[in-house]
Amino acid sequence: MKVSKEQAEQNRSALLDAASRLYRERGFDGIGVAQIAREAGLTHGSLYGHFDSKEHYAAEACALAFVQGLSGLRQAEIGDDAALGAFFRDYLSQRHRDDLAEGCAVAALAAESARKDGPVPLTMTRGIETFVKLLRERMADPDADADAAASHDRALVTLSMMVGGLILSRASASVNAELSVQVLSAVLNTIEEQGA
Amino acid sequence: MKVSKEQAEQNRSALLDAASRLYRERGFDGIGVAQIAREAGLTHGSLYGHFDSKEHYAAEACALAFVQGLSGLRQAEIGDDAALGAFFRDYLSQRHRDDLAEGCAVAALAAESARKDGPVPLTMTRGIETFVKLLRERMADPDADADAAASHDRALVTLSMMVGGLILSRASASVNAELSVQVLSAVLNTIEEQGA
DNA sequence: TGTACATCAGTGAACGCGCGTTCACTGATGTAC
DNA sequence: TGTACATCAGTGAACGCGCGTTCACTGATGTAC
Repeated sequence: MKVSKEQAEQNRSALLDAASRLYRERGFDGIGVAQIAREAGLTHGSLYGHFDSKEHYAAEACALAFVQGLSGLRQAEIGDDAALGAFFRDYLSQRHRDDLAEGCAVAALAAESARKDGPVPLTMTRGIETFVKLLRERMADPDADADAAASHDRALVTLSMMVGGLILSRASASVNAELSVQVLSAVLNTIEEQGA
Repeated sequence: MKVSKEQAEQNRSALLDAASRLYRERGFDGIGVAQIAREAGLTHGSLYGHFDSKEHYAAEACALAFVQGLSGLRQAEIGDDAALGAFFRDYLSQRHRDDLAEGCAVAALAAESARKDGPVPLTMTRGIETFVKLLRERMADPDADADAAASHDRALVTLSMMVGGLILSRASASVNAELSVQVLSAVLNTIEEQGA
């Protein structure tokens, strides 16, 4: 049955929110659209009124994950090293390691996205670009003479460490708990030392 | 029909070799056992004479990927910085970025493995442990007083950068080619500088 | 060495299942009068 | 403001397809004599 325009918009948001969480938690190939729609309180048929295809749906869900995942970093004022440090500490925490559904879309989905065609890799790349830009703006440059390329590279390396460290920590968590936490703290210490 | 024992062993190897390459290229959920068996020149039914399940098959394929992917590093003598440097340069090359099938199993499969139960996460973790051990042994310690924990952490951070950098590079390759190569070179430069 | 036959690696049809997508239908919304 | 009805968001059955796994069967291997 028809619903009000506001209700339809709410349903669309609920579909995106469920997809954003479930794709991060299970992977793009780890859950079907019917199950996601059910989680959002709707049926799978309604999806195709809002989105062209699973790929377009997944891309929008991915974009939403970036908006949510980067809001903390975006709200940290440039120069506010305490806020930046808190962001790094949370990113490299066991809480984040164990909370795929609410976690970083890059760590959860970039490897899978790299194998895809269509709208998902575009959204993923735009998210990575934004992540790099926000980091670069907020990471104090230890060498005032450093040129633009150097500060860009520093942000790229920092993001690489964060994403790689989180993935290694997650991959080893169920088998070697000690290694899993060592990766997180080793990366965090390295970032905090270079930032000081 | 029955085949000779040597032929059966060859077939088993062919099945593992095809799975090792195809799972890295497409992901564990990106290709089915029937297609892998066909690639190996056999039918899917024959798989279950060699392996208990898809998961056990995937885990053995993953182990093979580690043996192949780490042979270069293992053959680098401890203290041979030129060989270690060559390993890093190849790992962070566009060749490796574009060659998923023959590339690092961690970068290709660790994120997916982290979401699984069963034998795959165990094999993945053992592979990561071996990778860290080989790196740690071969990375010259710049501070002779550094304790064991510090050198372990250095290896963990280096591996995190490598894996994260490769994943970011692959994820952005089709959309932002410049960013894709910048990540690789930024990570490589950082590793080479810290090693010097 | 030659023959008879038990073994067993590999084949391919069949299974139940979940996938993404389509579409005729339903019925509340919201507009036209 | 009240009524008639066109619109259209959502439903759920149905589609073809590929998945992992099983199993009766095939026929070459390799052993027993």
